[in-house]
Amino acid sequence: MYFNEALGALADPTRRKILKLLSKRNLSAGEIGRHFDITAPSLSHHLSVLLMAGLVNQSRQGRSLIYSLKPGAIEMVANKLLAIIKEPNK
Amino acid sequence: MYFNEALGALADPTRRKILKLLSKRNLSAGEIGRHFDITAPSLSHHLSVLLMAGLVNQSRQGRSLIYSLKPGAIEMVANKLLAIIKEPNK
DNA sequence: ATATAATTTAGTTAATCATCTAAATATTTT
DNA sequence: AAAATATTTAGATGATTAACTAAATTATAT
Repeated sequence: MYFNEALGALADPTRRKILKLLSKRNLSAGEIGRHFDITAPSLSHHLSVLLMAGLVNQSRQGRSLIYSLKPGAIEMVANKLLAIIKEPNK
Repeated sequence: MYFNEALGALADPTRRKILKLLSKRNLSAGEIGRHFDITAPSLSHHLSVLLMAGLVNQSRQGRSLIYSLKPGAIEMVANKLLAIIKEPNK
């Protein structure tokens, strides 16, 4: 999980909705796309941002790319956020 | 606290450092500025982003503007982040 | 090996963002 | 009320971002 990139990724409602969808079950890019009114390339971009931030994992299954939440990643973002103001220093 | 704006505000290292400074004590814009190598207008912009996001409060004291953490705001961001993946729906 | 399906990459465009300089506003001091 | 101090607002610029269309890639099915 890359903190800075993760926060940038999370600062977009579309990407947060993708994460919520993935919290219920793993989904292919195409399945995710059906929940949005954007083109496939735009969705692919968002998935790439989430991937680069270390918030999701990708795996291939036939011709589909399956996306899943990276376990503990969002929890870690939340914790590091709290650490900013709670820890003595760093 | 405006969730979307707050995440955008937090996605910047300078602004996170400002929040960390404010977690130790309330500071004027000028005092904050001494910790960074940016111009006063740039700092003012960052403070405005934090203010608009509902993460900090502003109050005047003489000719200084004192900034302080908005109590509970960052905790609320962290909680809403966790809620994305933990709550049944919404 | 060719066609189809799923998805990404390439390249463009419009919008947003961080930064700067210069000017304006608010407050205190002389 | 004029000067000095603290900070913001205005306006410009270069960089990043989200979206699109068109083309390329990867894998299955005929």
